[in-house]
Amino acid sequence: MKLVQIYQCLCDETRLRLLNLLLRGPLCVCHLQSALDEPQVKISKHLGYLKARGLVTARRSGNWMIYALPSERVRSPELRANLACLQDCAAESAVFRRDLARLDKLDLACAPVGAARASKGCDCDW
Amino acid sequence: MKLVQIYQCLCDETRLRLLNLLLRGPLCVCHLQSALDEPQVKISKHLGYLKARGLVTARRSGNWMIYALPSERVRSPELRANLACLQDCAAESAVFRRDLARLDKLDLACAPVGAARASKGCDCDW
DNA sequence: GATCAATATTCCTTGATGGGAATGTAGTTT
DNA sequence: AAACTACATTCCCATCAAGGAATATTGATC
Repeated sequence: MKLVQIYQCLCDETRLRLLNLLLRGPLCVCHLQSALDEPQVKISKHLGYLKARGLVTARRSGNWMIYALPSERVRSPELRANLACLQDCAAESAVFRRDLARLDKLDLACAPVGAARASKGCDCDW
Repeated sequence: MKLVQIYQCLCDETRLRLLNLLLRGPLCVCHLQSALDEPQVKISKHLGYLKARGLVTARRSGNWMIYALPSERVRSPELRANLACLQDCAAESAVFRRDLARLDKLDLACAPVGAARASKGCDCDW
């Protein structure tokens, strides 16, 4: 993956926010959607954009799609460097911190039947 | 300057190549143009884009315009981090290394009367 | 002041991108 | 199998960005 393509993935705020959350670990769409508080179409399209360019991977888990950054061994040096850079920068900006805070509060809220997460919820690992 | 705006500046290959050269120090347009081997209008427009967003500064020196990165003390942490990251990444890519090589070979070629650089040439500091 | 060199700007066309409304799809539950 | 949930895709629109040809601007030189 060329360096420009990495930057093209990073040049939209919604995508930055998504990646910032995914730096914590794999997440399903509904969690991303809740944490960002943005319409479903918007989230889904940007995830599609990132996936098409190899910046995220996706796997299905029941009704849920779990998105994740490519595993560390697979990341190119450029991607590795830029993700680290993003993580540092995002840590100092209110928007990104707020997203993380909202993600932390989500907890069971997104699981289908609430308390059922452990048994039937998606297995993203926040 | 917001993080996204930095990435928006970095998401075009021509701009990446320009910034890669400017990481060496201030340069006039004709040197950038020769090193990149791209049409004048293309170089000028991208420099304008970067300047409008504060990623480069410009000053006139006779007929020449000298472009430079903002001085180090002025750079935000985000910009600092991303420029460092860019420099690292660019060092490993053929295109960027080739640009630097061409820049090194330029020498006096771009000065108006050739050998006149010291007296009447522009004062960019390659 | 006419000319020239270096650079910027305008005008135009083309393609990519972002956003939303509506609809489609796949897996799950009952 | 019908209904529901989570998510993706299509269609449409508006905006923006990139590239080039031509032209304008600014400062230097003659």
